[in-house]
Amino acid sequence: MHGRGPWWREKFDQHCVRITAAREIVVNILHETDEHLSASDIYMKAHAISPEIGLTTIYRTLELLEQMRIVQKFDFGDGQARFELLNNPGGKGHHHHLICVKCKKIIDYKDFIDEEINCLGKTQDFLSQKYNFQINDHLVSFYGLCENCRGGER
Amino acid sequence: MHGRGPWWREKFDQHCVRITAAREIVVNILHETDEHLSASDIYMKAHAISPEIGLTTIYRTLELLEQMRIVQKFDFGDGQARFELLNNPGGKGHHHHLICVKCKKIIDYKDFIDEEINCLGKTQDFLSQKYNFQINDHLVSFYGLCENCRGGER
DNA sequence: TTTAAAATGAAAATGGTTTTCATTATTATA
DNA sequence: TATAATAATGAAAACCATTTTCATTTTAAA
Repeated sequence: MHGRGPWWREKFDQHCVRITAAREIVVNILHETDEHLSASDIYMKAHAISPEIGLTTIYRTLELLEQMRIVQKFDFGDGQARFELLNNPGGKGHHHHLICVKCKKIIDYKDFIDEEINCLGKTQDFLSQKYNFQINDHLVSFYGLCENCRGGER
Repeated sequence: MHGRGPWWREKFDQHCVRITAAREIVVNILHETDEHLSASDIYMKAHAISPEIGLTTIYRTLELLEQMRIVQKFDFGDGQARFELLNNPGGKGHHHHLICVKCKKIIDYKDFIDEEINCLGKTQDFLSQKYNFQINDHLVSFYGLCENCRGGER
């Protein structure tokens, strides 16, 4: 967006949070993947880069990033939290989810998102006023059965 | 909706799942609340009605209800799953969420929902076709800071 | 009834996540 | 620079929501 340094640096500044090697590595890992990584997924990737990083730090970093709204934490129902970099709604990487309740497959979709964003934007304006909320982002997920799981339900 | 018995009975039939006292109690507890109950919340309420019901059964029942799409499981980030009866999108009880990322307060809103549902409906049609998905329901949540938590972020 | 399948409770195990605590690194200040 | 104050870290232990095990009971079917 701006010239100097990655976009998330200014969020660190705003929150008076130090930019450390470990934190940089975690953000980069999330930046480079399009998967929904769990804490231990991230730990393993980080460990490959810098073996002295502990799992505890991964958890702590993720919690921090979540609080700063740099990262969104998800529960897709498989027993461990998963994390995604949080892009601006309307921004390039922003997407919504299509989740199969049977096999837990997740499709990230961006189709049709313009109309959705437009409509959600109006909703957001309405809600922020009515409830005096500062809304930063949103989450939209559709649940159902994927191609493979249809016809043999339960 | 129909005359004979609660609406969820036919879902049990469809899935060949027995209607037991414990299961009936759990559904009723969820039906009578407008809160987001955790498994142990439900356990305590159930226990007050029928003390022999075990926590294990509560968990098992909730999982079953989730699979049958009678109940939606949520992770609001406080370390335990929370459960809501799943009403038809567009139906009376259907709502979306407004979540404060700081104090974790959750507002269930129904305002503006007609426009949203309308737009989401179009999206849903588009997605089911494109990805050959049978979409049953959806989840919409806005994240931000509530009235009280603004101005003192982090 | 009788039998097979499903549901249940109590206790134990699991495993993702958090805490604790001693150590190290970073920033601010003199 | 030194130096002090604060923040970040790793390893191990603790935590605690959720699952599994297993013996028993309940339910539906024949």
